[in-house]
Amino acid sequence: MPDTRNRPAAGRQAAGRQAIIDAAREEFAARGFDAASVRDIAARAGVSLSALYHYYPGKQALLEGIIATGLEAYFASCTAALAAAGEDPARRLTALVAATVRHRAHHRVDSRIVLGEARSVSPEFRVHHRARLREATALFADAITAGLTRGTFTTPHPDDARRAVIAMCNAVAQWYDPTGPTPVPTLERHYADLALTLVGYRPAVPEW
Amino acid sequence: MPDTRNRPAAGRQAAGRQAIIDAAREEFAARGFDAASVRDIAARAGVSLSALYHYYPGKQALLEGIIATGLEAYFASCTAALAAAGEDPARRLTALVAATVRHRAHHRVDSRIVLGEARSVSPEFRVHHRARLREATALFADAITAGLTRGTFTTPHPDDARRAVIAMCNAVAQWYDPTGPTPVPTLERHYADLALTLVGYRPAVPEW
DNA sequence: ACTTCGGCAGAACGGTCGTTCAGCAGTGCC
DNA sequence: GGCACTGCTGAACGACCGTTCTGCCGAAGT
Repeated sequence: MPDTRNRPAAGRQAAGRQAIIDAAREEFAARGFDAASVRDIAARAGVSLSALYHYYPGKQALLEGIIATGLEAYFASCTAALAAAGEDPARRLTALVAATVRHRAHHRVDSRIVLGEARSVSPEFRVHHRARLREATALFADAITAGLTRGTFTTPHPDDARRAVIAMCNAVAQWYDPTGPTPVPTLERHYADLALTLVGYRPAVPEW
Repeated sequence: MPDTRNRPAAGRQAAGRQAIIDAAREEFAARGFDAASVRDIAARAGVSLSALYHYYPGKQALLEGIIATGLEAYFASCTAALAAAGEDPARRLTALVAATVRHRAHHRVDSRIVLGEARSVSPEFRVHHRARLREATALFADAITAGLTRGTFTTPHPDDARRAVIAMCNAVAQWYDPTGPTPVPTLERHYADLALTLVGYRPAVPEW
């Protein structure tokens, strides 16, 4: 273990803080919020129990910080993908699906916490969390509605199609194995194809 | 509270046992296995803590009993639906999707436990549980493979399509509201349509 | 009437949990 | 050199957990 006593204080703190957050992520994702213990988190981070409480106010604050950070990172991915997608609804839906699949595959641990441990947050945080999730579904809903309006999406069940698209993308966090045969970009294309199929995509024919 | 002292002993026991199982279901689904307490389960069932331990060996046995029962009920639905579906792959996939959606919508509490609390079971039980889940995915995989062989399913990504179908069906347990506007049979038809769309269903044309 | 016995209550046990607290090294300032 | 101060440690606290144990209460057998 390197001697960190003479490093700048901010650096020491930042390293400790990050190690604790990473350890909490692993423990929450592996055992679930309630089964994870603060002592195990501190041990995994290589700091003492008191040090953890020196940096963070408590267990629930760790969870809420992880969820908030993960959710904002996901939103940033989505809005960036949408900004690069232009106005065509098919391209926008493709961008959303690709961004979601990529995020779920690359941040599996965070995704499992954000999607699976939300019931353990405080009531005030839950309001915020639920509102942000509604915004995320609205991104998909808007793209699908635009496609229906333009006539390039033909599904008779847009609400069910939207839920199906979101469910299949989120499920990637449950099963994807980064050591497996399928690289993430391939997965993004497959899921974009499946999503367009689900909404009944028929490319516009110029004139008839 | 009615006086149950003179009922047949078997009836008393059965009522108590069932009340405990139902209470455990609600508590596990609402708070998660680790956050649920045996005292709360007993209180919700209207029995004493000692009575619970008189009927069941412990908390984990309650969970495993609930999971095993729920999983077998789901399998029974699937095999019954398949038996009535005949040999056509599209009908078989439709039957599987309808049975799954129906089960997830009607047994939301059990489904949430089976799908979400499996990490809390004993290692020996987990082996059995995982094997049964693999059998369930195999039912879907077989139907899809048969459709591809016959040429009526045209998806280029059958594995991803299978995972998408299962994910969207299972998600029903998360969001379905029995007091909402959509009755379950309607949902079954919608999801069957979506599933056939996902696998690229093209009805066979007799000759060309 | 007396014994026997199964079915449960109530209390208790050992353990772990999240959280707090008093105090001690090491650092920088006067 | 003395001193305040920051950053952290080890120990402790109170609460609650899953589980067990002792014993009573009512019914059945004789």
